[in-house]
Amino acid sequence: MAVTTHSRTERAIELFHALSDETRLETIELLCKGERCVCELTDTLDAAQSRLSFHLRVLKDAGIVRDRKDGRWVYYELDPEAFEEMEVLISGMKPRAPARADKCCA
Amino acid sequence: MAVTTHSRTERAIELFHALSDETRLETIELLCKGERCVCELTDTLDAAQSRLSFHLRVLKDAGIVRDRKDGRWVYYELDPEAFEEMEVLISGMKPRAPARADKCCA
DNA sequence: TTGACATACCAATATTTCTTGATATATTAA
DNA sequence: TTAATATATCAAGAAATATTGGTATGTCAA
Repeated sequence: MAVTTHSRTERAIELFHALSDETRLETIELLCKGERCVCELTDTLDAAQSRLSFHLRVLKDAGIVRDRKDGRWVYYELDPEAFEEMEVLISGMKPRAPARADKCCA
Repeated sequence: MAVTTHSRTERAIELFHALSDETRLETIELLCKGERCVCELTDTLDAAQSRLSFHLRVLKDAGIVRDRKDGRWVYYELDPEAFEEMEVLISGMKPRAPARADKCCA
C-alpha cells in the first residue's frame, strides 16, 4: 500500500480524472450493483482484458474500488468512502453567497 | 449556444474531465467567492493568458462557468446548476445495498 | 504434472490534452 | 485616429493517457 501524500487539489484531480473515462464510468455502473469479478466485467463491457485491467488499476489507485482475490478470480467492488470524499469536494466548490457580487477590475 | 446531445455518460465525462486539472480547480476555487474577470484570474493564478483562456473554455464548454462581457473585460462566474448535476451524478454512482452481496463467477 | 484459465503488467504505438508563442479582434483612452 | 489593453484563438510541439499485443504468474481441474 503506497502511502502518497496528496494536497486536497491533487486528490481531487486523481478522483475526478478517474471518473472522466467511459470504460471506468461503465465499470462503476456495473459495480454499483455489487461486487463483480474481472471476467464478468470484461464480458459485459466487451473490453480487452489488458485494457480493463489498466482501467481497474486507475480506479483502484484512486481508491474508488478495492479488490479481493478468491482462487483464480479477483473481485472488485466500489469503496463508498471515495464517493463521500467526492461529495465533500463538490460541496466545497459550489458558489457561495450571491453570484455576481464582489466584482473585480471595476 | 451549441446544443450537443449527450448521453448521461458523455455528460459525466465532460464534467469530471473539466474538474481533473489543477489550473481549472484553482480557477473554480477563486470563482467560489464570486465573479472575476480574466485579468484577475491570470494574475492570481500566475498563468499565461492563452493558457488560462484555454482552461476557461473547457470549464465553459462543460457548463461549469458562464461569462459576461463588460467593456473590455470578460467576467466569469460559477454556474451552480453544474454542481447540482455533479451531485446527482455522484449519488447515482454510489454503491447501493450490501457490498459483497450478489457474487458472480461463483 | 500438465494444460487451461484469470489476471496483472510491460513495451510500443496511438490518441488526447496541455502549453507556448503568435496573431486577430474589440474596446477604450489619449 | 493611434496606441494600449483585454481576451480569444490557432498552430506546433510537449506531455500525459489509452490501447494493443505479448508475456509472466498463480490457481485449478484433469
